[in-house]
Amino acid sequence: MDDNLFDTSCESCAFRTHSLFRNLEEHERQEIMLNKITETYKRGSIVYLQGNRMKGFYCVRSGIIKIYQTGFDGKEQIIRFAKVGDIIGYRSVVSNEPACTTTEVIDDAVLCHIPTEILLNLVKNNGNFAVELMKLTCKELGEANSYITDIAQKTVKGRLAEILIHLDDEFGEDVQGILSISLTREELSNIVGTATESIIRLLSEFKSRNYIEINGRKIKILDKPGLKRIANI
Amino acid sequence: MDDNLFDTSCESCAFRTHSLFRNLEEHERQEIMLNKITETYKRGSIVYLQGNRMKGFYCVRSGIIKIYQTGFDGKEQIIRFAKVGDIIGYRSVVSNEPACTTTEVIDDAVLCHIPTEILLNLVKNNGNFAVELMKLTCKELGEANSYITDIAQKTVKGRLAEILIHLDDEFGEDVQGILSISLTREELSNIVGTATESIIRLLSEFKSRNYIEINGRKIKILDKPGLKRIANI
DNA sequence: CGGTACGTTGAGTCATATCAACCATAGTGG
DNA sequence: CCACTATGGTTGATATGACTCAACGTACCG
Repeated sequence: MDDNLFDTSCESCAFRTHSLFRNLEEHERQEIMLNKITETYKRGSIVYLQGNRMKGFYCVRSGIIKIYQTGFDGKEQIIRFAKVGDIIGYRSVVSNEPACTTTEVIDDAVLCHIPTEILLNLVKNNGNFAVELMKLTCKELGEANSYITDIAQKTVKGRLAEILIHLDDEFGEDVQGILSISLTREELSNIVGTATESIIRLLSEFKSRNYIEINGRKIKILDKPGLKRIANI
Repeated sequence: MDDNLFDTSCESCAFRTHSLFRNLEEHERQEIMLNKITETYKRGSIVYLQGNRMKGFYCVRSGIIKIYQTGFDGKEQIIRFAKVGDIIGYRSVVSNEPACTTTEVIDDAVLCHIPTEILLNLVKNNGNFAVELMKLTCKELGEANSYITDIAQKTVKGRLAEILIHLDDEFGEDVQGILSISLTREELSNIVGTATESIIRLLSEFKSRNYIEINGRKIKILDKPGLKRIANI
């Protein structure tokens, strides 16, 4: 039996990679391991829906998740992505509100579900954990604030350039230099906050100016500094 | 001597109004009161600048503060406001990053400065405080996320209508029904994320349709449901 | 083989930005 | 006290970025 494939221990995952879990006491680690539920999700599955009451949060063991809000006319706005090591759903758990986002798997994923009570107990009883979780939340808040400014002030072209840079930084490239995250045109438009057609036109403009190379959903960044110039960063 | 005027005790302020400080131990309260510095700020003063290293956070005793980011071309984007009972600057303290916003007084204010160490100690040592602060941050994060969706999906007209509703809910009205917060057209445009001229035109459109009444900076909402319809809420 | 989801392109329209001129007000310095 | 300047507000004309609508191509899938 392949150890890696069936090893769902947190030791080989979150406890090692995430600063959040580094300072846990032994009994706290035990508690998490005993109470977590690990599940596999196929591309397209919904982990939770906007409006749902959460019974816990999720820790991403592998895969990629998109987190979005649905606007009044049904259009989705992607807020962020989560990948290995990230945690999702904790906001609603902490504030004890219904989920303000929907969470959908875009690359087959394995998630661990950890019950509400454990999270709240950790925040209450482990100061270092509380500080780390606060840091994480504050970082997200800072990013959200910056994105508000971007979306309010930059053109669609600038935002698309910026998003491409972000995706490259966050998810990296494969051996051929192609962005590791693969998104539909519509998904791109739901990040940037524009129409699908606009994304298509801008992508082909970027291509014709040799900023990028495209082949279906495969995008390769050729001129990162050029894109940064367009994005004003 | 008027007790109220010179009473800078937290007992009559944050300890009473803010759930964050409700569950503090007596020695924690003492520590805050002994180490805080209370200062008066005139309209227009800057409390801290984007990029500053923070030595603590501020608790708003009175007045109104605007919190904004400066975009690459110098245009400001107002992220939120703070008023009595709110705390500001804690994000940067917790994440130990330079301030990602500038904070400017728009209604004469009294602020209490509380050093970094005290905040971090409270998070570490008082579980209830940690949970409350997490809740606060998560609430802000949820609001930021919603604002991203709004700004990405709604028209300028819809956003302006929504902002007017928000300002009314958050700051209330005076006896004549006039919004208690008074903003320049430019400030309104820096919330909505648009040009000043657009705000002017839309305000007079709202006026001509009897949604609002305007007299310089004084705005009175006449038809809240109507505005909500425009804002899609 | 037809269906469904995704991608592309073109044409027309509209919301919003930009530019420019002008007015009102208040504060400043000589 | 007045001219001077800065700031905020308003309006009109014009430009344009981005959306919408519509048609069509492409690819995969049962």
